[in-house]
Amino acid sequence: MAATIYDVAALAGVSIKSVSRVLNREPNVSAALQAKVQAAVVSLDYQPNLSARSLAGASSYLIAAFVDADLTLEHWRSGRGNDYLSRLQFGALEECRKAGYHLLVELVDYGAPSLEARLVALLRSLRPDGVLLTPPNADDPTVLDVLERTGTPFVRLGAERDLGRGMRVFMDDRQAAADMTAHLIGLGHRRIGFVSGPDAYPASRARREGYDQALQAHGLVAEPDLVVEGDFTFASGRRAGEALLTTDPRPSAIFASNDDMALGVLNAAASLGVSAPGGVSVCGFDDTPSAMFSTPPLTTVRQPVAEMAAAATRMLLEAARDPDRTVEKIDYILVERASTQPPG
Amino acid sequence: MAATIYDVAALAGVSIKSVSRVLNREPNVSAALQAKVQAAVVSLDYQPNLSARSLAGASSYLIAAFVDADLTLEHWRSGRGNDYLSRLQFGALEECRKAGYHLLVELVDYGAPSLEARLVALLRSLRPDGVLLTPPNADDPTVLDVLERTGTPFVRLGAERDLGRGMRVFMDDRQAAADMTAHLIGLGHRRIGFVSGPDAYPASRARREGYDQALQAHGLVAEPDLVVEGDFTFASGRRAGEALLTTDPRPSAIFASNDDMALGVLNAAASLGVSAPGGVSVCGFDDTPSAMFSTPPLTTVRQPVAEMAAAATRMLLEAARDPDRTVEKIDYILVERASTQPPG
DNA sequence: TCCATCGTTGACAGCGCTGTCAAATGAAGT
DNA sequence: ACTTCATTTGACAGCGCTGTCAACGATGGA
Repeated sequence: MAATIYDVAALAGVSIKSVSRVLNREPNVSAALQAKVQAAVVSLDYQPNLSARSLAGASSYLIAAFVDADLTLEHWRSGRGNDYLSRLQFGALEECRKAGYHLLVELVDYGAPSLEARLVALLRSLRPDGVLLTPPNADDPTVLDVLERTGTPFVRLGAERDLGRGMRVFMDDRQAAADMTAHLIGLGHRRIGFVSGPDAYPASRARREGYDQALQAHGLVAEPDLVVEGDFTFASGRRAGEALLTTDPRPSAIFASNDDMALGVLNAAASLGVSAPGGVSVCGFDDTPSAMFSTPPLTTVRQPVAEMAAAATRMLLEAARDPDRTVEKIDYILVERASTQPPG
Repeated sequence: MAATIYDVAALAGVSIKSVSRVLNREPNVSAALQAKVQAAVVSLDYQPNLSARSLAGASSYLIAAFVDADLTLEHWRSGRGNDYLSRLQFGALEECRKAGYHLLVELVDYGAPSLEARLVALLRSLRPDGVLLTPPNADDPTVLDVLERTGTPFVRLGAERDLGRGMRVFMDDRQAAADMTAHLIGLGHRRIGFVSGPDAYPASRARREGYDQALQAHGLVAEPDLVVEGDFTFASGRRAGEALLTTDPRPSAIFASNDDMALGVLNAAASLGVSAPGGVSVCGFDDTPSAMFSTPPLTTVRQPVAEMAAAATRMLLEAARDPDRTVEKIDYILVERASTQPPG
C-alpha cells in the first residue's frame, strides 16, 4: 500500500497538518520542520492522493479540455488542421505538468440537445479548476452559459463572438493575412487573387480584410473579379482556382484563406496546365501537415496552436493570482516555402 | 451549492447507503426504493462527486492515456499519421463517456531518465482504473514494469515486443501489406517495387513480409533490386522512388510502406517525368490526411485508430469481468484511390 | 513586569462518498 | 408456531486530505 500523509507525519515526528503545509508551500513554516518533512516524503516516496486533496480542498488539480465531437466540422473550421488537437494538447499538457495539474479531455457535442445537462454533470462531478475551450465550442452560447453559471474559469481559443465573456487567447488573422498579401506584393505580384472562406465566419472575414488592407496600403485596387468565395474545402478551392485562373489577365498569385483550398487551387492549376509557382504563386493559411508535402510545398501561415494552448493553460492556472489578464494575443509565423516566387 | 448524497437521501426518505446502492446498480434493491431514489436524484439534479467516490471506493472512474512527448518521433512511427492522437482519443472518449468514465491524457517522455519516478507519482496520485498505451510507450519496458508493479490494468496499441505483457489491440500489418500487394497484382502488375521502413521495426518487417508473401502466393519472384529501404520520411521515399524508377525494366507499381514515403515516390516520379498512375502506380500505408489530397490521391491502408482505441478502452473497462480477453485484432481497410491503376 | 502580537504548530472536524456489518423483514421449512 | 435463511435496508466508520481554530512560545512596546 502506498504511503499516506499519516505515515509521513509519523516518520517526521510532526502533525499531518504540518506535512500538508510543507507540501502546499504554505507560509510560516520553519526551515527545520520543512527539512524533516521533506526527508520523510523522500524516504517514503510519498505522493499525495489527488482525490483526497480535491475532496477536502478547494481545487481539483484538473484542467478539462472540451473538444468537439464532430471530426468533419473540425476539418474546415478556421485555423484547424487535422493535428490541431495534438498540437493543442502538447501545449496544454506541458503547462499542466509544470504546475502539477492534469489534463482531462471531454467530448462535447456542439449543438446536441442534451449538451447542457451533460456539461452540468461534468462540472459537478469533476469540479475542474479550469476549462479550455476549442472552436467551435469556444463560441457556443450554451457552453459559455453553463461555465459562467457554475463559476468555472475558462479560456476560449480563437473565439469569434461575445468577446467579453471569459478569458481568450487568439491570433490576429487580419494582420496575418495582410502580412501574407504584403509578402506576395513584395515578391512583385500586382494581380493577386483571393479565395475567401464563408463570409459568415468572423475569422474568414478577418482574413479577407487583411488582404484588402494590404492591397490598399500598397496602392493596389482590390478587384472584385479576383476574390472568390469558397467553403474551406479542397473541392471549393479547386473550383475557385479554375475560376481565377481563367480570368483575363490571369492573376500571378493566388492567396487561399486556408491550406485545403490552396491545395485545391494547386490542383486546378495543374489541370489547366499552369505551372506553380512558375505560372502562378499560391499560398495558404493554417500550415496543415499536407502543406509541407504538396507539390510545390505551400507558403502558409502557421497558427502556433501549442503555444496558444500553453498560454491559455497558464492563464487558467494563474487566474486567481492575476485576475486582470483575460486576453492574450499570440504571434503567427509566416512559413515561406516553394509555392510563392516572384512572378515569372 | 450542488446537491450531495445526503440531500438525495433526505428527500427520498432513505439512508445514504441506499442512494449509493441505486446509483451503483448494486443487487438486492427493491423496485420501490429504486423509484424513490431516482425521483429524488432527478428533482435535485444530483451528480455524485468523483473525488469522493474514488477516495472512498476502489475505482477512480479515470482512464489515463499515456501519449508520447516527442512529436518528431510520432511522425515516422509505424501506422501513425499526424492525426493519430485525435483519432485515438475520439475512440477512447466515446467509450469512456458511455461507461461514465473520464479520459486523462498524460505526457510520457519515452526514454527520459526521470520517467519511472514520474510514472509512479502519476499512478499513485491519480489511481487510474486503466491505462492506454500508444506507440512508442507501448513498447517501453520501463513503462510496462511500472504498470505491472502497481497492478494497473493496461492495453497496448500496436505493441511490437514482449507480446505477452498486458492486454493488446493490434492490426495485422503483414496481412494488410499482402492484401495491398495482391491488389496490385490483381490490377495486372508484375514488377512491383517496394519501399520498406527500417528493418529494426517489427511493423516494418511485417509489411515487408506481407509483400514477399503475396508475391510468392501469386508465383512471382521478389527481386532484391525492387526493394529499397527508407526511414518512413518523405525524403527517403523520394530517394527510394528515384532509385526504383531508374532501374531497368522499370517497375510498373511501387508500394511504399507508409504514406509519407509514397508521397516521396510520387514526387520522384513527377521530377523524372513519369506520370502517375499512368506510368507507375503508387500506393502507401496509413491513410494520413495528406493521402487524400495528393496528386493523384493515394491508394493506401487505413489503420482504424479510433476503433482500436475504442476496443482498448472496452477491454480496460471490462477487464474485471472478463479477464481472459487480453488480445484483440482489428481489421484494416484498403482504401482504393486514383494512384493505382492497371499498368498502362 | 505585563499584555498584545506575531510566527509557528497541532487537534480536529469535515469533504461526499463506499464498504462492512448488523438489524429488520419476509419467505420457507419443520 | 418456531426456527432458518435469504433479502432488503440502515448505521457507521473510514478513505486521505485541507480548513479552521486554538495553543504555544517568542518578541516587543508600555
